[in-house]
Amino acid sequence: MVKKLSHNIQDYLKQIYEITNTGGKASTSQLAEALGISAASVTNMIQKLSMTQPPLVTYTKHQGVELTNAGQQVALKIIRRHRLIEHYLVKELGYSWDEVHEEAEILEHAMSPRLEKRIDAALGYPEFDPHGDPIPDQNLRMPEVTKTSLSDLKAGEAGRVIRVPHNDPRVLRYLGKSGLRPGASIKLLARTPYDQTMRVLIRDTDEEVIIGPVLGAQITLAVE
Amino acid sequence: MVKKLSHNIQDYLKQIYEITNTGGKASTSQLAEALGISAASVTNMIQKLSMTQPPLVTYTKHQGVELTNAGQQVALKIIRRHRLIEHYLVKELGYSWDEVHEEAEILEHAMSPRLEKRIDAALGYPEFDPHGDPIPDQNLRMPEVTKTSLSDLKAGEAGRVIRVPHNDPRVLRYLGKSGLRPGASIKLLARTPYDQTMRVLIRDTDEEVIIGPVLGAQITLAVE
DNA sequence: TCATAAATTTAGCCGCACCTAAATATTCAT
DNA sequence: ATGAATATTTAGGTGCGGCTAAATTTATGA
Ligand SMILES: [Mn+2]
Ligand SMILES: [Mn+2]
Ligand SMILES: [Mn+2]
Ligand SMILES: [Mn+2]
Repeated sequence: MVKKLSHNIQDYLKQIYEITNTGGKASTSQLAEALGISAASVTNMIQKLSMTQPPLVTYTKHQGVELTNAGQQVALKIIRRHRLIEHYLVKELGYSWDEVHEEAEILEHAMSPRLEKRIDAALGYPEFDPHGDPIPDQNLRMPEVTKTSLSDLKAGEAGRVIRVPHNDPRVLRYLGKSGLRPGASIKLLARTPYDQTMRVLIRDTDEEVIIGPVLGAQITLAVE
Repeated sequence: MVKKLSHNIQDYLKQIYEITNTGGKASTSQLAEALGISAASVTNMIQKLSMTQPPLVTYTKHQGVELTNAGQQVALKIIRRHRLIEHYLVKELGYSWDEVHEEAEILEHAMSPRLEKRIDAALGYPEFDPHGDPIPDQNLRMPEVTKTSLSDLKAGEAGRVIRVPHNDPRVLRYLGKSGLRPGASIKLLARTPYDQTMRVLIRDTDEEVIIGPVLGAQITLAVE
């Protein structure tokens, strides 16, 4: 259906997926920022992506881009590989959860369908990666995910952590130290009045951790 | 010492290593043939490689190329990764020995030093890959290898297989079917007078296999 | 509303790694 | 030893994916 796409194009499509997943379209500057390249380069590339056969994105000048179905299939395939790799590195090769994102960012482009299948099987067809992000299945269907975030909680309420943001290793080490990881039972102890900084208790470790509002919005959980 | 080198350059250096490993210099046309590209492209690239700082190859017009020390270090690092990957895929992910070369050809360029270390450790610091090729150690030193080939044997002589050629999956499936793999005890039953085709007995499986002279020269063994 | 600021696109450029065709150097066979 | 065959290099060109600077469009706010 779609011919072999470059490394770079795969990252563009994945990034467009991530941005449009929470909100309408992806803007030129959002993509430039996320990919670490100039806005002009992004414009150039999205014009190309909108003119492939079939088109991978829909694009109107100055209005940002969205993935077409074809583009979304590509993005989901790469995301699937990324998350399977992260899971495998943690489970089978003793990586810690803050090391795997960077590694997967490269390996995702070098993974054959055969390796994808073998790793998936070796892991027992997992539904979530080490950060709690859902892994699309063989047919690229995403498991359902919760939308409640830590920032939605009121003081005194409790929940079970579903996922944490995965990009910044320092954040992951900070969270990991106190035991705040997917599966952990937590309780929101207090929230400061002005800047909404939160004090969170992790039940299993009996540790407390301070979470700012930006980070808090990226931690999702099931309310208990 | 040497800045980050592209995939393509890594493959050039690896290929120059393979060619010069058995014989003097690598010619433009040998490289073009091995890499599946035009001779003109090869000339262009080796000129570039001879002008890096430090130079990766030594080159005189019309005389072919050799690796410098710097170039050899790069080649050995990629070969190490290639062979570790092959070993890992066979041992940990259930690959057969005819599937791994193609896979490793890609993954070798996507492997971080960290992943290299983890896989090396997980395998117990192996000295040979599934085809019997030596794996350079962390300091890029090659284990010693035998130079005797099946073609050197006289009819009636016996030996233990050390390595087989790894590039062609069909050859590997052919050899594997009869049990001719590294470690196997074999005996050269007969050699046809004109074209030197060999009939070889594999002791463990009690199977016979026919090996032509070109393939025979690429199978190395320890004489018993 | 309308001037300025911000975002986006266009224009023109670069290095990489490939290509074909033509020129030149080397090797081989008579 | 020399002309033909073969190998290699040069010349000129392509697509990819970046870049900066300039032009243009859209958004903002006084
Ligand atoms: Mn990537
Ligand atoms: Mn993740
Ligand atoms: Mn390769
Ligand atoms: Mn091998």
